[in-house]
Amino acid sequence: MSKRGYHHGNLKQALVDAALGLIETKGPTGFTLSEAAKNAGVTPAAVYRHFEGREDLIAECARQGHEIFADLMEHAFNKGEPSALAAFEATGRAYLAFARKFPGHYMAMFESGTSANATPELAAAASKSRAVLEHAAEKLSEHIPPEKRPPPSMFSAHIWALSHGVVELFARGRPGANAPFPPEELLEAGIGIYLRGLGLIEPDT
Amino acid sequence: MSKRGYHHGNLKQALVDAALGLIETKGPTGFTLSEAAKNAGVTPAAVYRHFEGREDLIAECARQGHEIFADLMEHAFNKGEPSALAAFEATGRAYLAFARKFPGHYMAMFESGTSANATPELAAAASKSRAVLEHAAEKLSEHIPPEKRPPPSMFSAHIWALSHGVVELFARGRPGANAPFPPEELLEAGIGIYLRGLGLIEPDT
DNA sequence: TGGGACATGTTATTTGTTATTACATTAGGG
DNA sequence: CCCTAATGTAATAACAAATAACATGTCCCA
Repeated sequence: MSKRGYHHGNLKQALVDAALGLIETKGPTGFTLSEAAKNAGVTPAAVYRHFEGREDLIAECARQGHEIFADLMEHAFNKGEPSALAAFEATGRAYLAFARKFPGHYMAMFESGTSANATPELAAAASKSRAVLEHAAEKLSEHIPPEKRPPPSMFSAHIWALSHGVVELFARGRPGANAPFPPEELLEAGIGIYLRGLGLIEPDT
Repeated sequence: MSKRGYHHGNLKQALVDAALGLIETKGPTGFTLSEAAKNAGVTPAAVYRHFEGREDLIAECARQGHEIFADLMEHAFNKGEPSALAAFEATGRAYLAFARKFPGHYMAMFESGTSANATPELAAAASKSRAVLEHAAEKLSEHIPPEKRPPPSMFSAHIWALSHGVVELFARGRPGANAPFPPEELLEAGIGIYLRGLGLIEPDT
């Protein structure tokens, strides 16, 4: 298996890894199939033995990202222990940690311009990772008085949107000036204020 | 000026408009300089008389977007009348309205993959539009008890992040499933909860 | 053991895009 | 009225995506 001859051994994953590296440094736009192939040590045409084409390769990167993402958040949520609130906040921190630790995956997932329905596998992985956050929100929702409780899916959508916005706008060199605050601090404060608005945190903390 | 002969008359803006149309339908990734030139009725090489290249054309689209964006938000803010709170919420709605009404501009501004520092003109326009939102947040901040008042720049960063996240994740066909709520409703509710967390809205509304 | 069948990688080719260079045309002011 | 600068075209090179035809390694099974 180690003769390193004509056959690569595990080219598919090697191509995904090469693609992730390129996406991380040059963005999903700058990424080219040919360069990924070269970095993996094969000719561009070999890629088509494992992927439909460029889009399909990016979709596989995104899919793997969603798998890791869901696992990380599930672990952070820790079945709702020690408390629904603590578990929820840990989940929020895990979101940002994922974006920091796996930038290539994150970009492939949310900045690639490819729709989440590119492949059925990707769609499945995406909805799985979404379910984790929604579950955390649902658990925490039970602590809100029913008459002022938003639907859990809206709750989780708010947190997701805020987290994603922080990543996109302030955890990179994107807009006008750079981050006035560390993204972690920004997100944690934002979630804190939001949860206070729902009556889940006492007003004097 | 209407001879429609060899000279186009106002090719630069025609190219920008063509580019915006393409970005809107095919995304900033799918946009090609050649197609924009064809849609404007000239050969690809003519583009280089007005722009450095593809990136520069996108940057000009983004710059014009920031100008419109800043004007819209400034107008919505309406100098803080009739109240700081109402003006702020109007500004938030204007954000989403802009994203809806000028999708090509919005994508060029925030999804093009090109840094906001691509050109000095773009950087200037971007910081101008940021200043509008920050000003609105600053005005509203004065109504928060000083001891629990976050820095206005953090305040505005939260709103911006939430708005941007809603646009990216729920105002398009991006993630797993599509929007469970109308984006406008989602954003308005989110901002409402957030402002309640800051004590700017009474808890019983 | 050895011969296919299949998986995997390469070479060559087609098409489309970006970018550059040299050339052509028009408009407008001394 | 013609000279010059601005503006558009033609031709071309370099690179990427995708596809087809070809080559080679792997492995099953009689």
